[in-house]
Amino acid sequence: MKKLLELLSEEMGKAFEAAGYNAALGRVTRSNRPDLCEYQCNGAMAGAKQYGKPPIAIAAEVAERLQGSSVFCRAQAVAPGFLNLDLSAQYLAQVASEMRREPKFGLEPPEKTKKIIIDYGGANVAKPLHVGHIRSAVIGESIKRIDRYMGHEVIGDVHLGDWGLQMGLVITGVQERQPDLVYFDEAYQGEYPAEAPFTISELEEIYPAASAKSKEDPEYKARAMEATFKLQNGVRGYRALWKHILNVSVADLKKNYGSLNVEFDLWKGESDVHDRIPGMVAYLKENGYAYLSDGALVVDVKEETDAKEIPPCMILKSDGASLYNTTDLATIMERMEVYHPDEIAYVVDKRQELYFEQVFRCARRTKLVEPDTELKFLGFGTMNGADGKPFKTRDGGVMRLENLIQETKEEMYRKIREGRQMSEEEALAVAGQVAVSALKYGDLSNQASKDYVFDIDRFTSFEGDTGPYILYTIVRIKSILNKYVEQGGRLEGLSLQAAEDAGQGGTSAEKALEMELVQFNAMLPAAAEEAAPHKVCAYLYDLANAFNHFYHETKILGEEDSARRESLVALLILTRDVLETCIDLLGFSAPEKM
RNA sequence: GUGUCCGUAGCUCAGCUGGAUAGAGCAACGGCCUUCUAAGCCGUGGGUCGGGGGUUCGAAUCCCUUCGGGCACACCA
Repeated sequence: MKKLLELLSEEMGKAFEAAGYNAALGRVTRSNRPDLCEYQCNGAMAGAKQYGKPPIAIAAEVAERLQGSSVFCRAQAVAPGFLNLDLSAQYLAQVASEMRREPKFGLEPPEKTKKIIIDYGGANVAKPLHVGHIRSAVIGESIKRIDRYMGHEVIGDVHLGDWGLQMGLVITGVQERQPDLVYFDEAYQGEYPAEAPFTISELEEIYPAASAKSKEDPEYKARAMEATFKLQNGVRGYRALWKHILNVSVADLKKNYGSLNVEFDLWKGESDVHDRIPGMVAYLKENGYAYLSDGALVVDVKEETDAKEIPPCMILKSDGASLYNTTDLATIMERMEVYHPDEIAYVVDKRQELYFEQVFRCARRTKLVEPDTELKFLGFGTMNGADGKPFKTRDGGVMRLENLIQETKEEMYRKIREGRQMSEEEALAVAGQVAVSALKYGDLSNQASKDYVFDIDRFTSFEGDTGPYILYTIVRIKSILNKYVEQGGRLEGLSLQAAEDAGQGGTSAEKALEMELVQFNAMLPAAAEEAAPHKVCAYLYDLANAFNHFYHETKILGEEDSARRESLVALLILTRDVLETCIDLLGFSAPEKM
């Protein structure tokens, strides 16, 4: 179904036309002076010069044509040439009713359904997720859900870092601790054990220790590089041990991402494209794209229009080793072959923008991507602490994501126990849901591309523009609906009546709520287009506010007129459904009680 | 140095396809629970939209300039 503002603009355009003016002047927007009117049109001022008439005269002529309109119950020309508009409550109820009937609340499908791969998460094998990983996971997950809801085919890929020197370090670390493991016996021909020789917590100790040691001890580093080399060249024992590292680590990653409702369709990694690299390098050389510069193999990516010189994209280091660019390009190649996506989007730290610009240009120039496949860089800003500097724990360390989530849950549990009567079991479950909403909403309500202050006390607060506030609003609605059903009410077959009048030309809370609701099908395409979950947050907050205001003014279950009571219940259901759809797009959910 | 992003209330942020008195939340202060969850609602105070210039009937929004800050700038990812 069409967006309300489009419908209103069409109606207004007709009036402009009937008065002898260009219909395009009839663009209607939400009023920025809600005390004066609900909607406004500024076309008379825009057209004043063109028609050589004072804007107020044009506005008056147009307003004249709108008298008796079934859409606007008031259209008034006001100095210097504004058209102040109020919507007919019947018309608004009609639009809202249509929204209730239509799938996805009247959201129109996109012109072209795209296949989109979203690369997000940024996890590395054998390294625990820390707070720095939260943004990519949370933002990427939300963009994935929004695009999917729009009707696109979306594939989320975690794209693991599972192949570099870090793996050699871990293997060397394991060998140091357990030198007699069968994996290191190169003469061994038999089957390797099915059980990993370490747990996830041991793995998490091994990596940082090995990494630190390699920085001080060149001999140790050489061993790690050799281990990396053996792994990448298919030495059996090393591959088998690597597989264990991968399995143990991925199981743990799934658990942690899962606690944030983050799910990937693909758990591909750098290792998956290893075998493609020689072929790709040969292709780049043979077609004259790549050349040697200071011993390294590079592809030029600069363009005439560049304001600043863009350095070439490096394919192989001067020692012949591959680097991140190499696997990223090979991954693009593989994705093109396997999925033929219309778009590949990378949700990564914005500091990598130049790097990705190089990779994208290189992929285009060397025809690794089809010309009509879009490569998108969705950079997010740094997460800072309350002091405005990059977020650290109190003792200056890096906080693990797991700990952050756990602490947030505990804080929520404490608050719930304080303020509500609930079984311990239920309180724990609710605390989990509320904690996730606090963390995710706190992150997503900021523009992704900007740096933001991660203030856990603010996010977990029960007051203000927070996830818990949104959940609370939903729980309130559910509570009323439950009571309605208990009292014998039915939730089906309800119809929406025109909202009650506020009198004095003001807008009733009920009407304001409907006005907010019907914006859904305009808000979502904008959020999808701009990859902007914060727009969903802003809408949620406005809608929750509109509801709470309405709730405060309106007795729902106490309403005597049964048709009107049913209409109010229908409005409640629609509000709940839209709110729950929106939080699902952000990647969290609401409990029944809180 | 070059490029790029940002500068809006005490703090954290919206608003930026130009429109009427620049909005929220937090913090401060004051109201509202015999009635559907007060984790709520209503209200008060608080702003040269970094500075300057320009375009326009009209600028936080567009252009130029200047100051301040973040970030990036081939053998890391």
